[in-house]
Amino acid sequence: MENNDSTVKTDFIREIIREDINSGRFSSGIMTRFPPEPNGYLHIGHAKSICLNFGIAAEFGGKCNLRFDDTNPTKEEQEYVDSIKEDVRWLGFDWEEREYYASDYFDQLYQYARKLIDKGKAFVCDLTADQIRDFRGTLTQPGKGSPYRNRSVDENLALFERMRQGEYPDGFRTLRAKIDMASPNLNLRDPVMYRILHASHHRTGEKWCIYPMYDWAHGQSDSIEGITHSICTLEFEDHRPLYDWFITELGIHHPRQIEFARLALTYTVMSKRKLLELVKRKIVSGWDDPRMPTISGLRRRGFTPESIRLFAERIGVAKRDSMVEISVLEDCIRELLNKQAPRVMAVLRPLKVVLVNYPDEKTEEFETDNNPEDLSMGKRLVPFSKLLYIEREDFSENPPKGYFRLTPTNEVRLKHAYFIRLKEVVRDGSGEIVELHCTYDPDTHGGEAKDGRKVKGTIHWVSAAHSVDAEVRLYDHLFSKEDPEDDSDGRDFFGSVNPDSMITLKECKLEKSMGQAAKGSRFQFLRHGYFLVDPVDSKPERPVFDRIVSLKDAWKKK
RNA sequence: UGGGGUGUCGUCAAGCGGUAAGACACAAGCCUUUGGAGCUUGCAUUCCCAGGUUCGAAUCCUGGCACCCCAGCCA
Repeated sequence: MENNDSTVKTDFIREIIREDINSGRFSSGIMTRFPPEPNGYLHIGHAKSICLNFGIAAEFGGKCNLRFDDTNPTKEEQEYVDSIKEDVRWLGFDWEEREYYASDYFDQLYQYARKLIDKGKAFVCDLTADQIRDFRGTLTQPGKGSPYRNRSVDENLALFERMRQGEYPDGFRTLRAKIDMASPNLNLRDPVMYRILHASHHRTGEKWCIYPMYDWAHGQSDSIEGITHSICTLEFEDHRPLYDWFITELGIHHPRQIEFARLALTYTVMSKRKLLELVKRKIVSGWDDPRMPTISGLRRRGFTPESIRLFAERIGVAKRDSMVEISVLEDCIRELLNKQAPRVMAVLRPLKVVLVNYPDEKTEEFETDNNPEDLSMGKRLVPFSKLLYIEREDFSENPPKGYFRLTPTNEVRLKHAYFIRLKEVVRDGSGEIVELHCTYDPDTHGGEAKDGRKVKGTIHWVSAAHSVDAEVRLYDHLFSKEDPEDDSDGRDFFGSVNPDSMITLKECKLEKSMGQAAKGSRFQFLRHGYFLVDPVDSKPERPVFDRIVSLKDAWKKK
């Protein structure tokens, strides 16, 4: 990824790296890595990490690897590695040929483990999982050493080999590091390095029945890859002493680990477990549901890679726990699309308008800029006729104060076209308004009055004869609470799913050209927001649009 | 009550002993053929609290307080 940002970023991680470069701490160039576990789809929190790791590598002339931490075959799947690769690439980053897997290092890790056994720093333990927990002690009390802690090197080597050969059932024995059962840091109380798991691995198949724990695999994987800066989240801060211990005992390359706070966003959840739950319970249509905070969901919603990168830049990186307001993300995509998206008129909740004094068969066309923010995007002609649709919300019989759209007394401008005035409200038997009869003023052609009179409101419209029917999906926050994980009000996060997070409008009237709009392209529907031509469901005869984000609305706020 | 972290505007976040950046949000006004966009202005006399050092402290020291993480053969 090219770094075309002229301002130098000064977050604490980059500061540390600058110091390391200046002090010559690492002789070769900067190496980072993005190390996901392929057990779910990537979300916007991962995007923060991806932008950080790949961004730093690019800024400092280094490289960033993509490495899958695939040490638990019971949870990992090829589907996830495929989605992760797609998402990282879509975000605009390139790991070139450096696609690695912790499982690439299983043989090396096995040899490293033998080395620790040789040094008397690791042992095979026969305790059950429950017993290990009991022996571990508590936060305030030291643990007790395993009775198997002092087996001989030869016995350990033999037993470890037999574990590998598959002689024992799942969980029968473990390999543990021999460190300090009295350490105040629980991670140092003889942590498990290997467990027996007779499970097929998505890459190594049946080759192994013992699998390294993350804590045993991660640091060594970074070391093997020559990573200089292992950037990870806060919860690994007190694992660092353990990683340091392994590396030191092994005498291998020592990366510098730096921890930062993971991302939390209002009105959504970020844990993979909860996201999976939403998918399983069919509360959303899948990992890529447009309301999901996953990269694939945001993509499906219509966010651009650029908008996600801009977001990552704006929120910064630090160590304090934080919750970023979703409005920051929304503003990023708005800011970008304001400059990029062609404008078009779309009536979402149509109300028929007949211009009683307009000639029956007449049609005329008005010229308009495709994007007033970027005139190079050209102009187009919008057809106009006697029978139109306007937004139901743009007419009010008993308007609240400050309302300056169409009312029995307010004259309004049909954007680009004419001023109109209400003549008659037509209702059906039940009293429901079915259409409006209005008059237009021929002396306001183009939307400008010859006598210079002004009008407060300008509304959008679509000529009935020149429209295309469309389906429009209005998306909103998935949850109705800022922090859905906060259940102090008695509602758990399933209970706070926003029932209006997706509203489907099936009788929308759009400018006819929208029937030909390319799937995946983005438009601004005037006065509504930014919309994506649905990449899956849209068809020329029946276009489908997804709302990416609404426009700011100073009136609705009142 | 063990260990590891963190506390600066409503929300993020700069600040690194010389007198509180920026962004989002919010508010007011201007402008407007999108109540959009744009523009202008306002928005922490104060940095968790209390002491101390210093000519000078958000920054250094001491002591509190609050919040987050850790007792998976998950990552």
